[in-house]
Amino acid sequence: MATIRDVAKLADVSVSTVSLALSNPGRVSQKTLEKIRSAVAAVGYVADPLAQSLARGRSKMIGLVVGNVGNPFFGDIRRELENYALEHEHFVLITDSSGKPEREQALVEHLIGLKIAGLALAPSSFGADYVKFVESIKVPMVCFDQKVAGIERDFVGSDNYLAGAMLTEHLLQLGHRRIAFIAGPQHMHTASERYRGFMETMASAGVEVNPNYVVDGQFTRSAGYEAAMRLLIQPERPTAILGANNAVALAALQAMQELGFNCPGDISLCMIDDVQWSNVITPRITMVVQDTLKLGGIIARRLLQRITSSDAAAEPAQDFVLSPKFVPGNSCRRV
Amino acid sequence: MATIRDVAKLADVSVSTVSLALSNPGRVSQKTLEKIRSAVAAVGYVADPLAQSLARGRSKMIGLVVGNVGNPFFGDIRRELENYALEHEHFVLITDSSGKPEREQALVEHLIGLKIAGLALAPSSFGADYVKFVESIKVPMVCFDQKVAGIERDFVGSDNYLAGAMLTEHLLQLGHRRIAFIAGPQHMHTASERYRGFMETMASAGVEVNPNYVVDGQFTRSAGYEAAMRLLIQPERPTAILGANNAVALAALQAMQELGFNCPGDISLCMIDDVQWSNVITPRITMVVQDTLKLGGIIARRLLQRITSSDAAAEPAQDFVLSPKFVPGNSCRRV
DNA sequence: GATGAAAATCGAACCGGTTCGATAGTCCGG
DNA sequence: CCGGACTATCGAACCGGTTCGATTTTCATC
Repeated sequence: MATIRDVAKLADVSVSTVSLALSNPGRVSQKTLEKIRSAVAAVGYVADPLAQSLARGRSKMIGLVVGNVGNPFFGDIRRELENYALEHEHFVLITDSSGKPEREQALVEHLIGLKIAGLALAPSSFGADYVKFVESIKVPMVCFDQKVAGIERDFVGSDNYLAGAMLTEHLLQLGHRRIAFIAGPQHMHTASERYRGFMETMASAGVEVNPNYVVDGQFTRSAGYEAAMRLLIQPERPTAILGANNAVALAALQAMQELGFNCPGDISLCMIDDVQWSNVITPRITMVVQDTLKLGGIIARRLLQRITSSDAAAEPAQDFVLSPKFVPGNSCRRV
Repeated sequence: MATIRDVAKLADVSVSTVSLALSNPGRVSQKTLEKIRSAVAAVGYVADPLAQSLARGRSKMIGLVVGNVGNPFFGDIRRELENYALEHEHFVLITDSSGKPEREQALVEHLIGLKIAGLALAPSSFGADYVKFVESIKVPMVCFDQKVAGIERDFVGSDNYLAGAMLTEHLLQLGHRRIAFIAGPQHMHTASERYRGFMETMASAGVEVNPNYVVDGQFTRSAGYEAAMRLLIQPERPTAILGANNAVALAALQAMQELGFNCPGDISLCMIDDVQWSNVITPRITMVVQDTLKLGGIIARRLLQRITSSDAAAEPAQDFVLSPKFVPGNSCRRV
């Protein structure tokens, strides 16, 4: 591998001039610039990014830390960030915390050790210690998906209250009153907001919520399955189930199918967030989806702003909250 | 951030002794080791991985390059690799080529610039130029999923011929003769092997394959959809469809649903490779799945062998081919 | 107590760049 | 023709470690 000194020797200039010419072509004379350019081409010089990062104290890499790269929700976000970063000569490193806060922390520290230029983080935890940890991150960053109280950082996400409210209203309009809700972990902002959207919409409609109809599905498939089962074995069954995310709703569908219930004949079902292949699932689930493409675009632009412009870097933290979209299916019937 | 010189000063030894003590504690005296250890603790020293990589010429990072991190097939592989790497103090960087060879190449070069210790690559292309590119990679590496002819590197994957043959045999045993095959891009090893498995099994059963029944689905949802439509509008329709991967098979299911065909009543369907949530898709598709967990384990172990042991690094390239597993559903009926 | 080998430690060079203050050269107005 | 202001280039220090040959220390042996 050719080094900058090889270039300098061949172009008969000093190493510092080569470095200067390459990073700021306007500040050297036309003649030397050409000499250097042809020398670069001759020896096939490519700067060592590691050495550059060490000397500069920062690299051209952007860290993306998510809880589950397999989740299609992150797919668009990742893609948008990658494309946008590429346009700005940056390079995205994806890491997966498997939703474990301690691993997330280790990953973030590793990335910072790599002197990343910026960080896009989907927080996996909450609480004072966690906030302290995130706030200790000095690198330009954008949080997304999960809004964590107390973190003074840019945040990009969806209006989860609205998401819960929209589906609740939809079920109410169809005449449902016995509506069950499979909730997520309440310490998560998305989960508690969706829950609040459900409860408040029910309340404003003057419909009382049967406490047995609110079960905890932890946003996971297995807990959602158990929660759904608890709903289905009640003597006075709900006529509709609202799943706070895709995993618990589909787990509920599975439970219904296994017990022999027909959806929407016996019980209606709707959910927040899409899954891959949702349109070959029978019935097509009525859902509210996030505009992941747009979310990804905002995350990407905001992060690169903060990275490339010192003005933007100094701006106070800002929240970007998008409205989710209603996608009708045929999993909810009028009663 | 404390540097190694701070430690050296505090412990009253030279920088080189500190470095030696930290990387090889056995080669310094007990007394100095303790002095250094307490100095490290006192200043909170953590070695800068970037500086280490630069000096050593290699880092503790492992690159994982795939075509689509969202594909659940990669999920288990990634997880296995991450866990195993973590046990050996390595750290996985995931990158996504979106299936584009030129981006894959750029990513690989970037990773090599980062002086990664090893590379797990799911090849996205083929042909002489591509082989030359991959062979030019000097870093310890393991290829997986797609076997590329001409590449002399460890390969981990499944027996795709068997996968195609198993499902074909299954359909034949159920009495089907008019069996259609939605193929993948024939230049891909997985696709051509699955196709071969289909054709040869049909041939050995003495069943002629109607050329109109073999269509190209490109392994993608959109092409698979079109291909399925072409099958379904034929006057003499097939009684069963075998999808060469999950995307084309589910696209076929969608097409069938849209046209009003019942599966398996009118047409049976089976596929190679699972998808998330396949058990809430109606009907449950009969399929052959890869043992992704095991694949991931082999990839991880093999790669770390080559990284950590110079003996293993010198071994010739080896193929690890696993048998896929039959998973019955209820999408195929006896005729 | 001298001798020699092994063990412990050190100094300097190096990895491959960046950056900044200093120096040399150029151009212009007075 | 001289002083001043730029412009172009350079040298050296630095980023934060590793590594290897050289030097010093230790210790057993004679």
